[in-house]
Amino acid sequence: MEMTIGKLAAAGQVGVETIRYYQRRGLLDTPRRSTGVRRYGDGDVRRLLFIRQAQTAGFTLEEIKELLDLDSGEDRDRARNLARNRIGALDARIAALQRAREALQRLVGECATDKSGPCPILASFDL
Amino acid sequence: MEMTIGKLAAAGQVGVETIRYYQRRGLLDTPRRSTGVRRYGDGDVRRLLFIRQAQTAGFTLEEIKELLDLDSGEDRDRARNLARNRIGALDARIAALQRAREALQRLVGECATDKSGPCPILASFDL
DNA sequence: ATACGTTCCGTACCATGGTACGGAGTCAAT
DNA sequence: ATTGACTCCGTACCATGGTACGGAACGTAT
Repeated sequence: MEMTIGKLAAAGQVGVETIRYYQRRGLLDTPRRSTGVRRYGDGDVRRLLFIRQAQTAGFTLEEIKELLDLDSGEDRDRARNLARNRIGALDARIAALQRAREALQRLVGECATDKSGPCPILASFDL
Repeated sequence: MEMTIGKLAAAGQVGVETIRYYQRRGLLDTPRRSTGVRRYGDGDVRRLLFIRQAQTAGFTLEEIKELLDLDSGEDRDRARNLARNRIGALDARIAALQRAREALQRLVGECATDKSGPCPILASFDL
């Protein structure tokens, strides 16, 4: 399916400016144009969705660029290593978020409506 | 334990400039001084450590400021609501990270050394 | 009392990840 | 063929969370 930048942006739930920004950063390519307006296809949508996914995995745009370059390359070791490092970082991050969640849960408990005075916010984070 | 800004920074594993930045942002207070150099105490260390903890929970400095203000206030409802909202956001974030982790795990599997050609990086993120 | 390390303070700069602006060109529908 | 929406492109600006700089004052060990 051929589309203009606006459709691509809509398909990826981002703004047009974001697409252009990714192009400047080298994450998406800027199709050559015969006519005056560039056309995008499904491959671009897939790349764009990948970028958003990878962002939620905590990759920086720079790292995502590397992954994209790797995707079309042959360096399996490099790809696996990047992935494994990310998994490690992700595990650490998930654990940290879970600890924080527990602290907040504790806070909610200790800050019940029936008690009075201030809530022990700082205290509930003392781990 | 009385300390100068340098010790406080060391205790919180941050740079001196970061402390000053937090003071400018209203997250830490700037003690009045009788002499020429300000002195900090255990309370400041606790606040500082809380800030770092809360940051890993995904609170912005602005939200952390609010939590700190709430800590010494009486608005239990507000405190509980902030905490509960954060728990919700945290759950969503944790789930997203877990999905990303699975994608990466899949990638590592599909990008084993014994195969050849490029790794299906984009494909492994297709959810 | 002098030297060395800190602190103080304002202001400037940085990276990341965008978002906004504005004038000119293009395209599709009426 | 004109209108209205969208695209193009460069450049500027934004928020967040800091980091750096530099000269003056301070404070502590010798």
